[in-house]
Amino acid sequence: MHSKTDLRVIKTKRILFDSLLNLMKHKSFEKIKISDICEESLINRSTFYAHYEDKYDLLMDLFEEQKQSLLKELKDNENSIFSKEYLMELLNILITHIDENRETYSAILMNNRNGILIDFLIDVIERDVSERLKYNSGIIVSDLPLDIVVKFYAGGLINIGITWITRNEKYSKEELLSYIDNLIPNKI
Amino acid sequence: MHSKTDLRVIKTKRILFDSLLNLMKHKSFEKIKISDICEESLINRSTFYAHYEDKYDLLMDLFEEQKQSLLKELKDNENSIFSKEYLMELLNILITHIDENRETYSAILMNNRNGILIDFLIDVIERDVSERLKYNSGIIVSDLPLDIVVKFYAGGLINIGITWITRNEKYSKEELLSYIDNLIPNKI
DNA sequence: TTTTTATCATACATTTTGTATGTTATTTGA
DNA sequence: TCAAATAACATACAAAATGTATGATAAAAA
Repeated sequence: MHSKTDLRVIKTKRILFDSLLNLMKHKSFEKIKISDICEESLINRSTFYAHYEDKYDLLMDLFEEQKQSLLKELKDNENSIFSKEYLMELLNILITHIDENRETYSAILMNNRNGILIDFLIDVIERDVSERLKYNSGIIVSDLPLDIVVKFYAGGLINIGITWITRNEKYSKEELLSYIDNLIPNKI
Repeated sequence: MHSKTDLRVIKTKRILFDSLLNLMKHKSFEKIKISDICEESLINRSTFYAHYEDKYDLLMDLFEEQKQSLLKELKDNENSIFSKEYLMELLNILITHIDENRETYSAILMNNRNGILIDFLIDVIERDVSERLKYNSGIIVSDLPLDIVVKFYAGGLINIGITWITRNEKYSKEELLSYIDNLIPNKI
């Protein structure tokens, strides 16, 4: 098996990620073939198969790496109860993360449907909520089941975030945050 | 070219839709091959190619048909300004639609990521909003650009709707609606 | 430096796709 | 109702893409 710490492996995977993203700038993920990725990356096809089953496997690995980095950043949020403050800080971190990885995210969105990213982001946010708040479906927030509330705000914020990526800089980061500040009631 | 009204064409397409949905109950869309669909539907592969370029083309056509029917139902909403009443009625229609087409939607979600449906639903809702409200990006609702507000509520409601499909009947339709009633402020 | 092993080059069988052609069956519309 | 139109079928085949196997080479680990 391949060692996760072997420099050659790390290098190969990174090149595969970059090549996939490059290709996604020009055509949809559906239309990209494994052989395209290998050609772009100059990595032997048999090496590809040594690491991944198929291109979906590769994409999931790429996403998983992004998830880990985003989750780490989300840890900086010091709020420990589900509140407006928590949500606003979460959004701040999310938007900043997107901004700093704009190259990656806009490549993903360029020729693909939004859904490919939405799943990813929802998963990250819910992981953060559940780890942080020891979230379980029994908890009630302002007379509502927490899972409903979380889904509602997560969906809303992510949808705005995604739109923000595609329509480059229509609003500044600060504008966006202030808009959302108006959308979330002070007492959730 | 194939006539849209020819009974043979209608029948063939319907069978292809049903077969695809059946297959999606058992495996992910990615893993389904055109030849699988033809085998399942007993439709000749050359006939498939006479109608669709590839399986994505077929899926889009299936979605487009669902969209049309949902859009038609959304027309019953009599609210003409973007308000809580409009959103609640929209949600009511959406939830009812999902409920009446549960077979279809749960098949789609069974072995696939949510994203595949989210795109679809966001598109429908935004089409309704824009047609109904002659929505353009200049409009301001309670000091916010309408597009931001729409994205926020659409994302939130859809995320709840999707969850509701997968977790069968955890909450009743009425419960769900009342929860959301609490989440949306009376004056948007 | 030696050993380990990831990558590469190459080859090949198999699967899946995409297209083409003539025949048959069904639908349309006069 | 019947002739004309055409959708669906059976079949065949070329091309594309995948998936796997093997030994040689290069790079990293120890």
